[in-house]
Amino acid sequence: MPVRPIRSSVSRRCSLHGTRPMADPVGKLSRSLGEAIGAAVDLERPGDPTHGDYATNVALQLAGRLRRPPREIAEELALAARTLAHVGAASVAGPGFVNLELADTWFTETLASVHADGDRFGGNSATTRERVQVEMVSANPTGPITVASARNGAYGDCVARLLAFAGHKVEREYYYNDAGGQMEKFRESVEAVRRGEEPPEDGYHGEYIAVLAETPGDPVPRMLESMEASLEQFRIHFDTYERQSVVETEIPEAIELLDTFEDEGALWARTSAHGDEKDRVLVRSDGVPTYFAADAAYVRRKYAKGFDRLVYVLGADHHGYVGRLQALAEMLGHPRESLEVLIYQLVHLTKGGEATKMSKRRGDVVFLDEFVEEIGVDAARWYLVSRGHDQTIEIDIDLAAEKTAKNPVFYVQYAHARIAGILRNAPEGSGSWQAASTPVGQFATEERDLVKRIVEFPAIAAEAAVRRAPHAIPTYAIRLADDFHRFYHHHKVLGSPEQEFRLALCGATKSVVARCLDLVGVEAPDSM
RNA sequence: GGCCCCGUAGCUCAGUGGAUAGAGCGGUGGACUUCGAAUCCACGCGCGGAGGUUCGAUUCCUCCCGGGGCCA
Repeated sequence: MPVRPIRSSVSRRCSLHGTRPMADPVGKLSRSLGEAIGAAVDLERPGDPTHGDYATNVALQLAGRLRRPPREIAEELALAARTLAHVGAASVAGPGFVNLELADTWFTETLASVHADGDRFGGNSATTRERVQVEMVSANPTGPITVASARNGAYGDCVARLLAFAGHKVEREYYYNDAGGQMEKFRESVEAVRRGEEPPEDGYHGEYIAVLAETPGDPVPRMLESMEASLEQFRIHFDTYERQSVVETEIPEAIELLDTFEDEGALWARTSAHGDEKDRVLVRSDGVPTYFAADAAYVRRKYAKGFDRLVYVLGADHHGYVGRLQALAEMLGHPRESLEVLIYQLVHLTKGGEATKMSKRRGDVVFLDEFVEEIGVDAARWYLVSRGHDQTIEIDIDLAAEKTAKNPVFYVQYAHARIAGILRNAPEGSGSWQAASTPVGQFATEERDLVKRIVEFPAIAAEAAVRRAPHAIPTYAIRLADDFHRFYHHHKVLGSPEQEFRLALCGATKSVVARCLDLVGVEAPDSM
C-alpha cells in the first residue's frame, strides 16, 4: 500500500517556526545528514515504498544556488549518507532525489528512544516557553451553549492542549457581557413568562426560558452555571471567567495608554496608524464609551496579568476584529503578533438537506447538550476538530446520529482497545523494552511502517501547535491506527519469537494513540 | 464597492514547491479453529477555468467563474 509522503521534522522548519521536538528520531537523522553535507536536510517518506524508508530533495533545492547539476550534488549526498550510522543504503533517483534505506538497528534504537521518552514523546517542542491565554467560546449567557459555540470551544480547547503539550503555560478564559442590552432582553423574557405573558418580540423564545422562569430570582447565574456544566461535560474547562462589567471599570486607564484624538465631540483611537483599516471611536459625543473601549480595557487587563501571548478564538463573522485588536496590542506597547486572532469558519446546520437559520432568540438552534446526547462527546469532538478550521462545517441533524457509527474516532479508539487487550494477555513482566531485544530475523514491512509512523508524531504535534491546526492530529491518528491494524492482522504478537520487540511496538503505539486522542479531548478506552 | 474563507473521487474531507495526489463514507467481491472482525484484502472516478513565477505548481502570484461570511 503506497504511503503518503509525510514531511518530517526538519532543521529548516524548526528554525523557521522556533520549535524543536525534544526527541525526534527522524529530525535527528536529518540533522546528522545535514551536518555531513553542510546544508539543512528535509527528510520525507516517499510515496512509493520501493524508494526506501526516507528520501530528500535537498540536492534539487541546492542545485540552483550552487549552479551545479542536481544529480551531482545528490551523488555526494548519497556518499555522505552511507557513512552515517544506521543507514543501510543510499541511492540517487530521478532528477536528484536521494533515497535512504535504514538498517534494522535504526528501528530498534528508535523504538527504544520512544520508550525512554514515555509520556513526553513528541512534547516540549517549543524553544521558548510562553504564558499563553486562550480566550474562547465567550458566548453571552442568554441561552444554552449551541453547536456553533461548540466548534469554537472544540477548536480553541484543542489549540490550548497542543500549546500546553508543546511546553507552554496555557490558561483558558471565558469572557461574557453581563451588562449589555442583550442581557436585559434576556431577563425581560424570563420575567414575561413568569407573568404568564409571551416574551417580547425581540426577546428570547426558547423552551429554556420557560424552565428558567420556574425558579425565582435572577436567571443569569443559573444560565451561566448550566453553560459551564455543558462545557465541562464536553471536556472544556475554563480557568477564568471574565465579565464585561468588571472590565469596563478600567476603561479610563486603558484610554490613558492609547494613541487618541478628538473629533466632533467624540474620542477616537488612532488605530489606522497601527495597521487597522480605519480609526475607531472610543467615547461617543454623548460621553458613552463604545464596545471598542471595553475591548481596549480588556486587552490591557489581559496583558497586565502577565501573558506573553493572547489568543482570541473567533468565528469567521468576526474577522473584521483582527486589525483593531492587533492595533490595540501595538498601542499598548506589545508586538502586534503577540495578540493572535484564530478565525474558524462557521457551522451550517441542515435538517433533511434544508438549511436552518440559527437564531438563539427564535430558539431554533441545536444545543450542544442535544448534540452530545445524540452522538456522544467523543464523536462530537472528533467531528468538530477533524476538519480544518478554514473549512465550513455542515451538519445534517437528521443524519448526524445515523453517521456516528461510521465516525473514524471509533476506528482509532479500537486500535487502543485492541492493544490494551494484547497487553492484558501478555505474560507477567514481559514487554519491558530494552534496546537489546532485537527481533529474530528481518523486520516485516508492517513493522517498519508502524515504527516510521510512530516517529512522525513529534513533527506532527509540533507543526499542529505552531500552525494552530489541531485537525492534523485526527488525520495522523487514523493513519497510525491504520498501520497498527494492518500490523496486527499480519503478525502475531504473543507467543511469537519476536514477542518482546512486538510488545514494545504495541506499547509505543498505544501511548501515541492515547496522546492523540487526549490532544483532541477524546477518551482512550481499554475496552469498547 | 472593499475585505476574509472555500472550490480536490458520487458524498464528507486530508494534502501550504517534488517522484504514480490520498483517507473515510457509499458500491462490488473476498478473509474469523489464531493476541478483540468496531478488523483486514481487492476493484473505480478527481485538483473549477485561464495566464504567470519555477528545473518542477493541487500548493505561490494575477484575473475570471462558482459557494459561504463580514463591512460599507
